[in-house]
Amino acid sequence: MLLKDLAKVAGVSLSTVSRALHGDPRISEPTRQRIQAIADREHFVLSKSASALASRKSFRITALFVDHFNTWFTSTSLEGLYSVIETSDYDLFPLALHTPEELDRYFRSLSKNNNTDGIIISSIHLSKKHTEQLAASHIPVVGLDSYGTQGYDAAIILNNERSMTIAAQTIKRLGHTTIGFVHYPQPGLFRDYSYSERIPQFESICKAQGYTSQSFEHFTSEDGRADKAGVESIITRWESSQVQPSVLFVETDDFAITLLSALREHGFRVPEDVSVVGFDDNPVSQLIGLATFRQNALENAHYAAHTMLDLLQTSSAKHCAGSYHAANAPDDELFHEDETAFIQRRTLAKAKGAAKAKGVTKAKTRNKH
Amino acid sequence: MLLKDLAKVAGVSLSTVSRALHGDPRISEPTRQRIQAIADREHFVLSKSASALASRKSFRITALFVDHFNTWFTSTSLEGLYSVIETSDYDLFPLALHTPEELDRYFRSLSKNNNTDGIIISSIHLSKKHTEQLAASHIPVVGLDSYGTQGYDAAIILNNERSMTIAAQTIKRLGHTTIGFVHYPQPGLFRDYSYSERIPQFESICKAQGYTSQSFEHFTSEDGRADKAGVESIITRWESSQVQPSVLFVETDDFAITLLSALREHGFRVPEDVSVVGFDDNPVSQLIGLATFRQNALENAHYAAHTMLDLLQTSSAKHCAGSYHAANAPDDELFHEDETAFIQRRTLAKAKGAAKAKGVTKAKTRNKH
DNA sequence: CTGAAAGCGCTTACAG
DNA sequence: CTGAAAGCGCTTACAG
Repeated sequence: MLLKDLAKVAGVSLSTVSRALHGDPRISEPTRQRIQAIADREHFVLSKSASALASRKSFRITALFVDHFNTWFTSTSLEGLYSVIETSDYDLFPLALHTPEELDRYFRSLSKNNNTDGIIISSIHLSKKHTEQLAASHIPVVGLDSYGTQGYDAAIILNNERSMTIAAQTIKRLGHTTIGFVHYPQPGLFRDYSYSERIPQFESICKAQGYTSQSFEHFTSEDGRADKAGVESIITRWESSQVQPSVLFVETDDFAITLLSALREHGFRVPEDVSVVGFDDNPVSQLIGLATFRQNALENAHYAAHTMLDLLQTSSAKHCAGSYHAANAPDDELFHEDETAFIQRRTLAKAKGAAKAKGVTKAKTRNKH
Repeated sequence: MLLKDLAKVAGVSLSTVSRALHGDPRISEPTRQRIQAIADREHFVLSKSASALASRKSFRITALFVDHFNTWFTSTSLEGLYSVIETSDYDLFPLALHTPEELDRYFRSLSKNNNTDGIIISSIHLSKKHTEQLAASHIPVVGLDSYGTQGYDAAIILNNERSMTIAAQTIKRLGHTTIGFVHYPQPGLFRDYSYSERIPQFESICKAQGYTSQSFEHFTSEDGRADKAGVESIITRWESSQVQPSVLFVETDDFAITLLSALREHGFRVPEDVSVVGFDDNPVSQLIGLATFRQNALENAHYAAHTMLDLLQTSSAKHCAGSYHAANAPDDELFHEDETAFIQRRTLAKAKGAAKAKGVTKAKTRNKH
């Protein structure tokens, strides 16, 4: 059943059916209802390809990730984006890019590419070049967990600085004098993702609070693996470390949970032997008592999707975007800051001897079983 | 940049460029390479809408779920499907339907609907009507975690009967005389999803092993919620239960994990006061020591996606499907059975007094803190 | 308020 | 091996 068949049944022209189905106000209400009733009865569905081609839109919103879909953040974001976008005329099209080269190629092809009406980009750092390519494409771009506002028409940005300030203060108050930073090995060979901003920020805030370089140690998994083998290599390094930090600050809960579990398997008591702090407050963290920072991933995704739909409405006519571009309105209301909340749980405790000596003691005890 | 512009630059016709880009063997290799080089240099991308409309395909594969994307099974399946489909010419479109009415409407519109080339359906039970509608649509349909083979051109089916046999045997061997079945409240008001098959199977196998109806109790969350409030209502019922089963068999790990955590918060010791067994072996289960059954969700999704791409290749020409339809080849190699593995972990232990009295004792002790 | 017609950017018989 | 032309199923100025 095609539009023309519907037109025949309804005894009107093809144009009228198309207009009625789209709620064009030029079609009288009785006519509209009559046509809609026939369409419903026949279970008629417009061809997306044909509609898209004729209207010079794609009716697709791309959700760009540089991660796997079965991680907490990505699956939660996808769920949030989908639940909003499914209510619109657009389809959500998830896209995963695995290497910086793939990302470059994607951005380079954008301006010639009529295959997406909007892009929601998650968690990556856009280069100067990417920013230019996005601007040239005139495609609305919304950032989710973005690293800065540059290149976005709208963005949800975590207030990492505030979080890191709270983290540094809390850790100091608990008497920790040595701190380990555990980097989450982002899959896909990306280096400048949004998480990576947190650790340098945290370090500089700690320094402002009187910690010295000797108090810090960075831990990255040997082979860039985010799984059990990855945390094993980190534990090995931590054990043989000079500093042997009494608290480990991990970039994401996913990785902190794996690390926590492995530490316990190795016979370390958490937090007696070492404290662990994560970031995200994913549901598992709550179950296992991981101290962490809560980000509102689901609501942030809702916000991103709604903002995208708004931009698409604004720029509707002929994708004559540019007018609402980030460069023109840098501190627009479209840039939303998510203030994460610190969640103190049992994996974070006072440093040993903190009560009496205030510092110096290192957590070196250890119970192998 | 459009196909015609490329043709101008290359000094050939539009047809030749189109053929070259698709690797049509009629185009000479040197010509093909020359055209491809120009296309690469210009970062040319075909319009999917136009290609789709002209070729009467949609280049979309729909992944149909009746769940949220941020659950273990769905996000893992999506990851598995995507990683295979991204290597093809097709795009993966996730689709979530929330009510049986939405599902009906979707199936009804299928035959008139040229908006998808293939459908991968996850975890739901197809009615007779759905089966007919799918057959009439001539769209290849692959089942993932399917409830039966009916209506599918290919399917991955969990060997639930085998799993339930192992579960029943294990529970009996451990001396449990009372068993609770905890139903996972599937979101979206669906009643016949694949999980729901397991509990009746389990019950009938238990009966075959000598358990009576008085040994069983079914638990469903009061409000159909799968969250903490849901498990709270189940714990309340379990506490006031006549049977008060000494082992709770939960349909999915997601729900078992939430239940386990809540039981412990209430001061119940697991497994001393009550054993808990889940299903799925999701990564969290391993971390927290939940006894469960392992299903290979990621590999099953890979298999489903590959099978779909094969079907699409076979039926390529003009969607003249039907030749490979389930009805015609019921025990085809396209029906793949995943044998789940039982994973014994610490949440499942011997029933109290099982060693001496062999049964009868009920787990009624309880430590409130 | 409605219709006839051009056109969206490709693919693919058909002809050579 | 290559090209001219029809056509995929819609949308949307344009005309009335």
